[in-house]
Amino acid sequence: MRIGDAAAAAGTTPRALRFYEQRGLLTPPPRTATGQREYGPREVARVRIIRELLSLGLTIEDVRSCADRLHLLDGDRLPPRGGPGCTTSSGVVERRLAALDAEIARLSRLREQLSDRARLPAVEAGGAEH
Amino acid sequence: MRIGDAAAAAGTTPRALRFYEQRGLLTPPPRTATGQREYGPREVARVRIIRELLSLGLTIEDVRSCADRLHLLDGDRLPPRGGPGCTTSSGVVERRLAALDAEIARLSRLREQLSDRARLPAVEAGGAEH
DNA sequence: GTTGCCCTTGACGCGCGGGTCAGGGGTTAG
DNA sequence: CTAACCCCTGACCCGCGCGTCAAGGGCAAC
Repeated sequence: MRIGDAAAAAGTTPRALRFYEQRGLLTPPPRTATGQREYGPREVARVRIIRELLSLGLTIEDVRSCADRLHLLDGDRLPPRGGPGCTTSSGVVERRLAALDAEIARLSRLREQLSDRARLPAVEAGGAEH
Repeated sequence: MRIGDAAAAAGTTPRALRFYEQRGLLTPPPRTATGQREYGPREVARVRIIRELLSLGLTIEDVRSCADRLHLLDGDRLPPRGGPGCTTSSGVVERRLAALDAEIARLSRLREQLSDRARLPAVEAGGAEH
C-alpha cells in the first residue's frame, strides 16, 4: 500500500503522513527498491488513532511524547469507548485537560468582560444600516 | 511627543503603534520635518482603548472595522463601566461574543470527549515512574 | 564634535498543522 | 513508447500580534 492509498484509508493526505513521520509520530515505514513508502493496515490504524487524538485537542508534541505506547491502541480496530488501553496514560491527557480548563476559564472571563462593557448603549440605533 | 514616549504612556511599544497604524487602527500622525511621528494625548488615549479592546479578545480586524467610531471613546478618560459610548456598537461585539461562545462550546466538547476517553485505564500504574 | 539613545523603513521569526508549489523519477494502462 | 498519474524531497505559505534584528539618520547633552 503506497502513501496515497494509506492516507485515503486513514482519512487524510500524504503530506500529513510524511509530516507525522517527520515529527516522530510514525516510525519510518519500509521503502520499495525505488524509495517509495510501503504501509500496512497497522500503520493506517495508527494514523487513525493519531488523528483522533489530534482532533481531541492533543498537540503533535503530546502524541509524540507517548508515541511508543500508541501500539496499545493500534490493533486492527479501535476500542469504541470503554475498551482497555485508552489514550495515553502518561500525564499528557491530564495536562491537556488542565490546559483546556484554563483556556475555557480564560475565554469565559473574556466573554463576561466583553458583554459587561458592550451593554450596547444605543449609540447609533443598532447599527443595522449596513 | 515622539513614538517612544507615546507608546510608554499607552503601556505598549513603538512597534505596536506602527503596527496599529499600518493596519489602519491609527490614522497616520503628523511628522516632524525629519519624518518622526508626533503624537498627542488623544492618540495615546486612543491607543489605550485599542489595547483594551484587543485584550478583550477583539481582533485587529474587528477594531479596524469600527476604527472610525473609536473617537467616541477616546476623550481624556475612559468611561469606567456604565458610561455612554461603549465599545463598538456595530455588530463586531456580538460577533465576537458569538465566536467566544462557539469556541467555549467547542473546547467544552473536546474536554468532555477527552475525559471520556481518558478514563486512565491503569495500563501502567499511573505513569509516575519518570 | 561626539557620544549615546531614539527614530525611520523593511524584513524575518514564532507556534501549529499541515497546504501548496517545484523539480525530478516511479508505475502502469493503452 | 507514451500518457497519466503517483511518489520523492525541500522549501515556502497561512493567521495573529506583534518581537527582533539591520542599516541608516535624528536629537539632546556634554
